[in-house]
Amino acid sequence: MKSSDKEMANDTRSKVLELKKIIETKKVIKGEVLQKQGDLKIKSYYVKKGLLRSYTIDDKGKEHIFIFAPEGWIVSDMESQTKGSPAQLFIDALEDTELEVIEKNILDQTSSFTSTEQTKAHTLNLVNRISTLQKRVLLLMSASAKERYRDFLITYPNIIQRVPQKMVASYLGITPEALSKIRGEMLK
Amino acid sequence: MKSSDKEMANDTRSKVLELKKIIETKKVIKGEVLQKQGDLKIKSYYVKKGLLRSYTIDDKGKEHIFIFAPEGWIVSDMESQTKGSPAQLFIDALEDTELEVIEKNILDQTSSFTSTEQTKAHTLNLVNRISTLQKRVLLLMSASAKERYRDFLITYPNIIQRVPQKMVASYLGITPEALSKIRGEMLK
DNA sequence: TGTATTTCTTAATATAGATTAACAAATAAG
DNA sequence: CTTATTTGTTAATCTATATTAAGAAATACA
Repeated sequence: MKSSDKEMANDTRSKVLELKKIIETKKVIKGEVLQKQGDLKIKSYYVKKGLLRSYTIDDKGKEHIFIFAPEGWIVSDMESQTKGSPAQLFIDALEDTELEVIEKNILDQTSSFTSTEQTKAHTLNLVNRISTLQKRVLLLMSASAKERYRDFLITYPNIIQRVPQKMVASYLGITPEALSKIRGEMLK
Repeated sequence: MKSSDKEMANDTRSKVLELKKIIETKKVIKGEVLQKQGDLKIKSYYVKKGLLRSYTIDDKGKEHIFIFAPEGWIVSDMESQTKGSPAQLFIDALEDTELEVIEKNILDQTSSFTSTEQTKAHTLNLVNRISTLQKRVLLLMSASAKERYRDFLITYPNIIQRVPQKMVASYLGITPEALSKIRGEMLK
């Protein structure tokens, strides 16, 4: 399912990019922080090469990864950007990454749409996000950690080799210890 | 946050409705099922009055409520409708409900957009859904059942009186017994 | 290359929430 | 109105995952 999303992202890439009047290409190195919780000038990022993630830090100081964004993906704190409220998410680079900065928020972007195709491409993009999130909510509500890990392996086959296990755990909503145990059990 | 979404929904209502060439208004009684898992002809529903819900049933036969949709909300199994795949969600009426049936899927709707305002209204609608889901994912990953219940009370202040407690539990991803216990603790 | 730091594993213990069960309260139905 | 059904409560027990801790392995760093 994520693989199909990725194809979508690639399909629609050119159309999505068309509308960014001001395209700033940027290179960031591993570990570089693009956005902090509380930031006010919020941008979106299109990943050309590399890997970004967005995450929150809760009251107990624990990180929770919201998404991994490999090549072809867009990371954005959509709620904050649309409402003009402070960023809820951190965004940083898990690998050296080449990206394009999208300054305009998505609502303002609609004003520059010149074709139905553009509108459709953007809508498809949003619908894909909703689909992904819907699936994630349902999994979080109904599946065990092991089931969610199995789903993760299928959905993001290429991410597992690129990030430390503790980040996969953080994405799944479990501790690194729990994930280690699950992996141990799955080997048998 | 949900209250602001609701305002949004009301704000954009007229614009959203503008594009439905074929508007079928329908009344359903409490308990009536509008969509079953596996259905192929998938529609969306705009709630004029009453209350709908969408939910899944997992392998163990357990229900998980995905959303409550009171007045001004749209319920749709967006992924299935967009991809043309079978419905993942059940949709039924928790109260006698007056609704409008939206036949076209959202991508086809974009073709009929005649103004930037319409595009913007629809985009805002999608962004609001994403915001709501983002918040839900982060809560499911990082907050205890009690914290999620507290959030629910604030976010959906009007739903609590309209649905049985076991459905609130199902929305929160916990058992009715666990919710009962939490409520007991919160009274002190 | 060698040392420091981070990540992973394993195990013991703790805990939130699930399960089961039995009953009370509320609601629906005849 | 009366009974049947659904919903909510309480409590005992069970289980998945968290927490803590310590050592091993891998990675980054100097």
